[in-house]
Order: sequence, then structure tokens, then C-alpha cells
Amino acid sequence: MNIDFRHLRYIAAIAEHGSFTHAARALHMEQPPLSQQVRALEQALGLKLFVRSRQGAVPTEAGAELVKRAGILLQMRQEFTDVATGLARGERGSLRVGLAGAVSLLPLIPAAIRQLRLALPHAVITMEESNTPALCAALTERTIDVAIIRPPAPGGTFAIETLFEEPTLLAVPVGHPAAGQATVALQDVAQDPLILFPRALGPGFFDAILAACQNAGFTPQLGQEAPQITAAVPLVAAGLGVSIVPACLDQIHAGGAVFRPIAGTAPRATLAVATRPEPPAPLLRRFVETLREQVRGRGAG
Amino acid sequence: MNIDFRHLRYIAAIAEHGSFTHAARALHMEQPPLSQQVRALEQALGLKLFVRSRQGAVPTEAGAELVKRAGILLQMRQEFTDVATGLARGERGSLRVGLAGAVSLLPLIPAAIRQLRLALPHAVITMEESNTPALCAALTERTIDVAIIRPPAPGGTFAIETLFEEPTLLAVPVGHPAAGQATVALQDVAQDPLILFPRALGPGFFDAILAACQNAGFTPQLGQEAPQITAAVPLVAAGLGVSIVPACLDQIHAGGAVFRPIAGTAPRATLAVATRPEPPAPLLRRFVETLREQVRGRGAG
DNA sequence: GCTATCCATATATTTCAGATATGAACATCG
DNA sequence: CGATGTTCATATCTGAAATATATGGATAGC
Repeated sequence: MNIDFRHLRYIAAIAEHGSFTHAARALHMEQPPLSQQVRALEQALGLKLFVRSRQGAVPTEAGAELVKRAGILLQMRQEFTDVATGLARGERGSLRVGLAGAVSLLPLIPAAIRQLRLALPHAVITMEESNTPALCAALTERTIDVAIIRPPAPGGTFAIETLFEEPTLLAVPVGHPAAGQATVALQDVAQDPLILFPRALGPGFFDAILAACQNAGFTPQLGQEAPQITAAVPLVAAGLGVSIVPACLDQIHAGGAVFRPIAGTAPRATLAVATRPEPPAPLLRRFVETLREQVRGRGAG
Repeated sequence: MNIDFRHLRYIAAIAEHGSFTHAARALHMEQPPLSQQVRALEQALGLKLFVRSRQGAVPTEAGAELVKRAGILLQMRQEFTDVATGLARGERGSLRVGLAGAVSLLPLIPAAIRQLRLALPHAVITMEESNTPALCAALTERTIDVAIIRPPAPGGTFAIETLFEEPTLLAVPVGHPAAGQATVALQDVAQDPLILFPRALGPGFFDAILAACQNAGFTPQLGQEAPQITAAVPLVAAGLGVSIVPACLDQIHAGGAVFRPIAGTAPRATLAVATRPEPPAPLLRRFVETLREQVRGRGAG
């Protein structure tokens, strides 16, 4: 015979109540099937678990030992279902979040992760920073579970949800004439070399910047290429040119670079949540929901 | 739904084989019921355990966690049955043995216990020494599981099995005329005070000694009463009289007492195994069997 | 495009846990 | 001392649920 949790529950109940009849009542069943099942179990194990008498039933020595183990097993089953419901509710599990360049400077994302960490102490949330193409590759390779990227996502097929459009600022070196103005028109820096990241790291943002310049009536002269989006700021500070960067980069106090709002219609840096196309794990779903809440709550970030 | 070992086996097998079809084969069942059961389990837990594809099935993160726990539970069930069969075979468990006075001097009993200890390393065997009435009381009170007694057993109802008849020796003080003889007839000590234990500690043995004296043609003059059977030897050594004692007592080298075989039909000290009337636990059965073997092997002991 | 393989669905079958009814043994109480 | 109520055991029946059988749909590899 195959021992079953049922048998374990039965012998535990009998030991607890000291009688087949009372145990049966507690188990919401009748006494005969209980006797029958215990009898079958005893036969299968080849030993008597209880000494029956008119006063009830007491475990034999072997019975006591096995009742003890039955209790442990039942407790572990309970733990199994508890963990399962925790996982189902997204209160448990692990989530690896990938962040595109400069995204971690946006208060929004760390805030969302912090909120989730507090709400779900059993969840393990890890972060890593990279660029959009690498993040998308990591998604398909299952190295991460979700990425905040700058669309479009290259290669593979993902579920993409636009989070919000981040405003941009013009970064100019101190001493530059535009640094004196409260707001700068793009034309005012048409002659300066434009320092940008490699287009592959965010073609959408890259093209939006170029389009804005075209709209302003000039074709920008591309200067030194910044290896990442954030790397443009030190280059500007070094006097190699100007740059258009996500607004959150003004947190980088490079000393030597100042940030100014752009007059008119400035380009915008889109941020999106990318996941694998498969149905999301509960914890992932919660994370995305939290992100949306944060966006709604803060407007931008 | 109630989670069952069946479900745990199923998900463990699927994780191991990486496919429903192969797992079903390994489980000696068909694929549809396996799919159905896992589906039901997933529904009950409210989460997906496996990602199905044409290449097979791989656990989700939650699935992997739960598969791990399922393996532990299954392993503990195995341990449960292992312990149960160990208990059933009497290879496991505890046995409390009570020994009547002087019985521990008989090589037979320690030898049996030693043999059992070596053969059954998982068994816990403890011993204690007392007198027959106390041992019988301990049996009914379930303080011990088996006793080697000097019948008859007072009070209560027990399963008694005679082990063997131990020969007796005459104990006389050095310097006593009988000490010079190789064999002593009981008549030769008819005038000496006979030192004996209280009759209640072994009425059968006590009466056998008196009967032997009557047979030899005299009624013994009872001297100082020894509190236990073994205590007679020092009293004899102190010159307070003679005694008739189980042969094994010659191991007590009191200095001052010598032991001599009794001519003719000497009284005999019966030893018996007493247990509670209920069917014996496996380990107890083994112990009694070992005792019988020892008796057969050694003749006396 | 054909075939093999994978999982899902639908239906039939069988097994087995549980309910009901009853019996036997014994303690308690009037 | 017998009546009554407790205990657990036995026998038979019912019903739910696990499994088998048959089939379908989707896809990867040849």
C-alpha cells in the first residue's frame, strides 16, 4: 500500500483524541471507515499502532514514534501550501530587475522597488544596470525577469508597456553663453558639437533628439560619442560640446556642466517595461502594478 | 483540494524528466491523467508550476521551489516507512528489562542483552535490578516491558514462560566442617541456622529449599533473614549460619563463605520470563527469542 | 509537406474511501 | 444482577475521483 497524508491525519487524530470514535468525529467522518483505514495501515506496516480497549485507544511504542513523525509530515505539508499561496500571491519568490542607463537616477524606480520590498518581506528582488540591447538579451536568456528600457526593444519578442515620457534637459558647459539663460532654444546650441550615446542603446530616444534639432531648423554636428547615456554629462563638463539628456541626469553634479530647460517642444525620453511574452509570474505582475501606481502617483518621477 | 503525496510524486517526476509524457511513463501511468492531476493541483494552488511547450515542460520559479519541497516531503515519507519497518522487525524501539535478584550474575542474561545490542544498533535496551514482586508491579505499571523473575508472579496477570532451572549450592562459612567436603549432604548442616531471603521475594524457590530439607529428614532452623537473595552470602561469611543459594552466586567472592554442591536432589531455583499478557512488541519478541536461544545454546548459563 | 512528438480534451471504467447498519465485548449504573 | 451505553470490529453499499482509452491540435525536424 501507499501511505497517504490521509493515514497520517488519521493516526495523528486518534493519538490526539485517545479514541477512534472521538477522532472520527473530529475528522468529520464515521468511525468504521476510520477503523478500516487504520487497520489497513497497520497491516501494510506490519505492526500495531494502537492498543484498542473499551476505554479508547492508546498508541503502542511504535505507534507513538510514528504518530510523532506523522505530525511533522503534516506540518510540512501545511508549510508547502503556505509557500504555494505565498508564491501565488506574489508575496514570495524572486524578481531580477534590469534597468537601462540612467533609469536608476529616476526616483520612481527605486521607490517602487523599496515599496515592494517593504510590502513583501519574503520576496527577493535584485537589480542590475545595463543598456537596452543587453537587457533585452538578458530577458530572453532568462537572466532577468523584467527590464526598464528605452524602446524600441531590439531582437526577440517581448511584452512592452510604455511607462512614461521623461522630459529632457540641455546640458551645456559652464561658461557657455547658453548657461546664462533660464531657458535655452535649441538653435542657440546649433553650432556646438552634440554629444550623444550610441544610437543602438536607444534608437527611439536618439532619433527623437535628432528630430527635435531638425524641427529647430538645423542638423546637429555629432561630437564625441558617449559610451552610455549618463557618460555624456562628464564629457559636456569637460567642454567637448553640449548634450540633450533625460531630466533626471541633473542629479549628477559633475561640476562644469549645467542643465537648462529646452524652449519649445523638447524631445522626450520614453521609458517602458519589457517582459517576456509569457504570462507573468505573480511577483512580476505585482511589480509592474506597483510601477504603474508610482507613475500615476508621481506624475513623472 | 487536499494535496496528496500523489501530487508531489507527479510534480517531482515531471521536473526530473522534463516532460509530462516521460514522467507518465516513469510513473507507470498514462499521460492524460498526469496532465489532469497537475492541472488540478495548479488550479488549487492558484499558480502555474510548469511551462509547457512542445519540447516538454520546465518548472516555473514557483514550480521549482515547490518541486524542491515536494522532494523533501517524499523523502520524509520514505523515512517514515523505513522507521515503521524497523519497528515492525524489532530492529528499532526501546525495551526496559527488569532483573530479579542475582539474575544479573548469571552470564545468560547479560549475554542475551549484549547480543541483541550488537544485532540491533537502533534499539535502546535498558536494564534495572529489583525483586520479583516489585518487578511484577513495574510490569503492570508499564515501567518495564519484561522481567526475569523467580516465579510465581504475585498480583496481576502476566504471560510467564519458564526459562530454566538453575542449580543451587550450599554456602557455608570457612572453618565449618562441611567446608572440607567436596559435596555436602543437607543433613550435615541440619543443626546450622539457615539464612534465607524473605519468602515473598520468591515463594517458589523458598518453598523448594524447605521441601528439600524436609526430604532430607529435618526441618531447618531459620536464622537471620537476608534482605535480598544475594545478601545471604555476606551473612554466611560472617558466620551467622549456612544458606542455599543459586549456583551463580559463587561468583561473589565474599571471603569467608565457600560454596559446595549439595548431595542428592538439591532444590532448584526456577527463572522465568514475565511479560504483560498483551501481544508482545516486536523488539520484546526478539528479546525473548534471544533468551531462548541462549538457554538452548548454553544449557544453563 | 509528412511524420513524430508533445500536451490538452472528452469520455468510459474501475477502484477505493466513506456511509450505513449491525454485532460483540465490556464498563457503569441503577 | 441485569439494563444501558460505551468502545471498536465487520459487512455491505454508494459515490466520487483517479486512471485508462481515444482523439485532437500544435509544432519541430526530416
